[in-house]
Amino acid sequence: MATLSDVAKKAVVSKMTVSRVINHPEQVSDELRKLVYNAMKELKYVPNYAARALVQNRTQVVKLLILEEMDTTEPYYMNLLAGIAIELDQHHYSLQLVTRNSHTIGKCDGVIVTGMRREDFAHIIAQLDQPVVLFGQNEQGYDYIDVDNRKGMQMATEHVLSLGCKHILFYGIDINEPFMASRLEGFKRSMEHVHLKPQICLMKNSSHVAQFEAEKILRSTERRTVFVCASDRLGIGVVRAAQCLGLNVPGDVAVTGFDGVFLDRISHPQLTTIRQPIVEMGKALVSLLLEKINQNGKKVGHRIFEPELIVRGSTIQSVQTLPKESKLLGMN
Amino acid sequence: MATLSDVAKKAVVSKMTVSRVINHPEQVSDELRKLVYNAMKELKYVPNYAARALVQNRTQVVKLLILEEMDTTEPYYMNLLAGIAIELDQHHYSLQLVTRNSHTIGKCDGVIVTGMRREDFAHIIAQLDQPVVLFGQNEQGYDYIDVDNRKGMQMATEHVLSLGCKHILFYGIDINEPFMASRLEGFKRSMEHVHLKPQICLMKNSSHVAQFEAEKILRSTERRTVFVCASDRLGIGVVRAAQCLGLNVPGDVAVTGFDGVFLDRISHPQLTTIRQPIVEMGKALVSLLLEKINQNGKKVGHRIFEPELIVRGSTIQSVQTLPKESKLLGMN
DNA sequence: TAATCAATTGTTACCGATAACAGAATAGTA
DNA sequence: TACTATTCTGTTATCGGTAACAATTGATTA
Repeated sequence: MATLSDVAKKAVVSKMTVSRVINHPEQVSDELRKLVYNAMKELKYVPNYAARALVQNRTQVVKLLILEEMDTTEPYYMNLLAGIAIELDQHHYSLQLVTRNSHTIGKCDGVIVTGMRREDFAHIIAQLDQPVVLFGQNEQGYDYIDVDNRKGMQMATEHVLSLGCKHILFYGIDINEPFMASRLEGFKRSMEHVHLKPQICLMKNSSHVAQFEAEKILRSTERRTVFVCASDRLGIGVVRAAQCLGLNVPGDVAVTGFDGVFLDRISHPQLTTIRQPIVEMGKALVSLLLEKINQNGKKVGHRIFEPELIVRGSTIQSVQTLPKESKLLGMN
Repeated sequence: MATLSDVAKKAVVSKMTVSRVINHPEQVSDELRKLVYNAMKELKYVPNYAARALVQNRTQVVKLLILEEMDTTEPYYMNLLAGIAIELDQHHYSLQLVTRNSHTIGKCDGVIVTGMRREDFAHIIAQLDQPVVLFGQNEQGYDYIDVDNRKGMQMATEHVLSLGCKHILFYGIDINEPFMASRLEGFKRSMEHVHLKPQICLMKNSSHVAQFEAEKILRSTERRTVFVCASDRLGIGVVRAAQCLGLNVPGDVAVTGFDGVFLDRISHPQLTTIRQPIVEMGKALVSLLLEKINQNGKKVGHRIFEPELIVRGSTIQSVQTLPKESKLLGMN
């Protein structure tokens, strides 16, 4: 309710001084600054974002440009969305979801892009004239947020190696994108480190395909087999394959996934997986973008998140399998 | 880029006339109205929402007050969130997620409430001084959006009856809330209609609990048993119970769920379920709230959505079980 | 015919903030 | 001492809209 003018009156200074205390505090003397701070506190001053947006020619809108088909039921995206929404809200920005077709509609202060493929850089991303931050590493020099995919996959591989497994297969996704290359590289490094030959199989990211592929393999071998998968979706398919053939998980077949967003806990037994802190990454996307907006689009670099190994029943028998409920954090 | 003044100049009228054409077109003569429309089209005029918010003393913020623990991995909520976000965006509103603890922080133009329990009405909802719309039917006279729970459960029950099943159990959630009462009533009605005695079991909404309960039942009977469940989560547990006991689904045991948001498709075989159009309901919540805001909080009533029966492998053998990908709609 | 009225359009002030400029006070320098 | 810099604070104009009021016009009525 209280405005700049109210605060100014209370502190017996001009509006401009109050505005300076907020935006350029170093330009105001200690004495007045304290007076103003006290007045703001007493009046519970909250700035009017519409007024600020108006005078600064801002829209207070950030677009989330989703370049791949997004299934609303895909928990991965929904978590990202939650993180972005929470953080944007803190700064009184609103979120506009746009796609390949709709992304030119309406004005905004900045854009977050996700699901981009190689060919999108020239056609779409380079054409944007607002500050941009990408979700996912890229070789084109754009600022981005990502998880350390290579490290994550090394953690998974080293985990199964530490269990004494020898017959290890990598199930990856057959697309030529950096995230997949990093995961594959992580697997290869860890295998080469112990002088094992990496065996790799790439396929569509579908539990059904993974199930089909895994059944073929499992029918033709007697040995204990480990599947290191590049997604939880593939992991779930492998678990089903084992169960259909009457094999024990994790006794006869061990499986690891990647992502750690919902799917891992749906599987029975639950999947050992590499968790990405998606909600946090969503928030970081916003922080990075807002920083960039405030610096007129200057380069702000990137931020890589640490993945986390979560060990569950698909690799170790005794592990507790009741889901640890993870609540929506950072909402107050 | 073009402003009201630009349009006014082009049409050779005053700013006020342009503003009227937008907000009160009936007050402007046909002739000028056409002139203004043309000018707007030529200049591709888009109103500045910050300026409007400023002069109308609006925040352009809507709060989503979530009164139950919300797991970010819960697809149900995420879909609701997506629907709300998409629709709010269309009207240049921003979304603020708040909880029991944080809901008083910051101003807003209206509130959407979800996950409320009986005791919340007096303590929290009645205290809000902005327009409010609830997600879920209620007996306190608040405007709301919901799905027809009774009808949905009747559809599920009649489906299994039509398959010739006789031994039918209802697995519900043990909370005393209207949505649960409606689902239970739907089951009872359909059973009484064919003169079968309804058998009801209430429990925590957990797949593990459902699995445990169902195993007990299944061990003690030889007959083909049908479980009509009040949630997909319970349904998944029942399917697992059957599989653990080596029983065939849907041959020995048939199962139906409720919600139709992701979980139904994760199960193997996939669950026959009652789909709620969650994304659409999220959009409707926003439409209803904005209508209410524009009418100074006047009562706007409620809207009930039709549920949809989706038949899958958990009740019928031959049904195709590959997931039909449902894309995020309304993003054109 | 003059007064009244309704319909339409324009003028002015203001919403709450900030940038640009102007002015005052203090410090430093010739 | 007088003059220039520097630091700090205030004044004015403005962002893009809308409400309230004023003005103009032609029609209606006493």
